[in-house]
Amino acid sequence: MKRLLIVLGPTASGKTDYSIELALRYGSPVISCDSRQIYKEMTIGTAVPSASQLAAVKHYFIHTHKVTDLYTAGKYEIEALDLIERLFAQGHETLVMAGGSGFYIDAVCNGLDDFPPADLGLRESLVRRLGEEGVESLRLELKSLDPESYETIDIANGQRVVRALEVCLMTGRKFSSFKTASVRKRGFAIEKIGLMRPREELYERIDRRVVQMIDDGLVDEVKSLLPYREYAALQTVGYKEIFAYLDHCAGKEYKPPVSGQHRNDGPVTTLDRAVELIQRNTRHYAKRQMSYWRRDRSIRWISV
RNA sequence: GGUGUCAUAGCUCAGUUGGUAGAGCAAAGGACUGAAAAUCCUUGUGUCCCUGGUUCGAUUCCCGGUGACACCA
Repeated sequence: MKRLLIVLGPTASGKTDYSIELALRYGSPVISCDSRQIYKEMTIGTAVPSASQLAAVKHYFIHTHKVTDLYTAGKYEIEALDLIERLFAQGHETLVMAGGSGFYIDAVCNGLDDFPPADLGLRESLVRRLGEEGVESLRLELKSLDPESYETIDIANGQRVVRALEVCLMTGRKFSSFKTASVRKRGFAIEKIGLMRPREELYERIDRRVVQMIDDGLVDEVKSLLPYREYAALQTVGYKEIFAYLDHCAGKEYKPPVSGQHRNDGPVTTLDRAVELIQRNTRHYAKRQMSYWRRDRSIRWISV
């Protein structure tokens, strides 16, 4: 049976090097599974593989989409499965996938239920209402349209409430009615390999990598993306913090975040402060990744 | 050398008119079905610097010590 090897692990754990080694061994390309490296305009801050690494092994889903496109796990499921089928058809026995986006990996392995994709206009108006009226108002509306979802989803999470409400309003059906939580059968075997390191070591690697990104010119990269800062692609660790720093340099007044309990870090007055925040937020991200995968019993963990 | 101020959670600091204490940040744990590097939830016992005194009881008041800072010589 054909086999898909998935290399996963928290950010900065060493997935890139490991996956290239595996790919060379099996004569496979690397299918990237990373929700940010997919964007053309983002390179330094997302730690894409180096030019020589990209030259050594063919990579898919790196720098393939524009930041102005809304890319999603649903699209990835379709596009990645399509690619995987084609590559198997070409004769590959083993394919290597690598990345840190757990939700995307699950979409490929188990499949998403048949929820409709987002309607951008509707979402925009719901997000505006979320800002103006607060979650309570949207929550109550969801409660009347779909009490089951109201009971099961995280009702404190504005994004979740917006999505559930969006689906109800778009389709006239309950959000909960789409959810079957069924696992799609794939026509190939899946093996997940998780890369782990002692936490302290991982955090040191993160800290060093952030400093390296600054040396490599992260600030200029972010500057060139200023016009796109409102797009989902740019809601990303390493970019948000530099935007805040650039705002301060441009003399713009600091606006504290409005949504819910969101952390208020205050203005970013120096580059050093931006670096600190990126390091911290990357640690938080790594922690969330680990907690996401901890319950997945199908992962074989290896120390690197 | 003298005088004064300060010493409380990993950090910055509140506070207890004497009944052993709590915020922010850090940190840790968790959730997750088309924004997922996003978004959201939960978690605070620490020789209250050390010795001695007063007191039923001291982190709190008093004596002394140590350290930091400020001012005066």
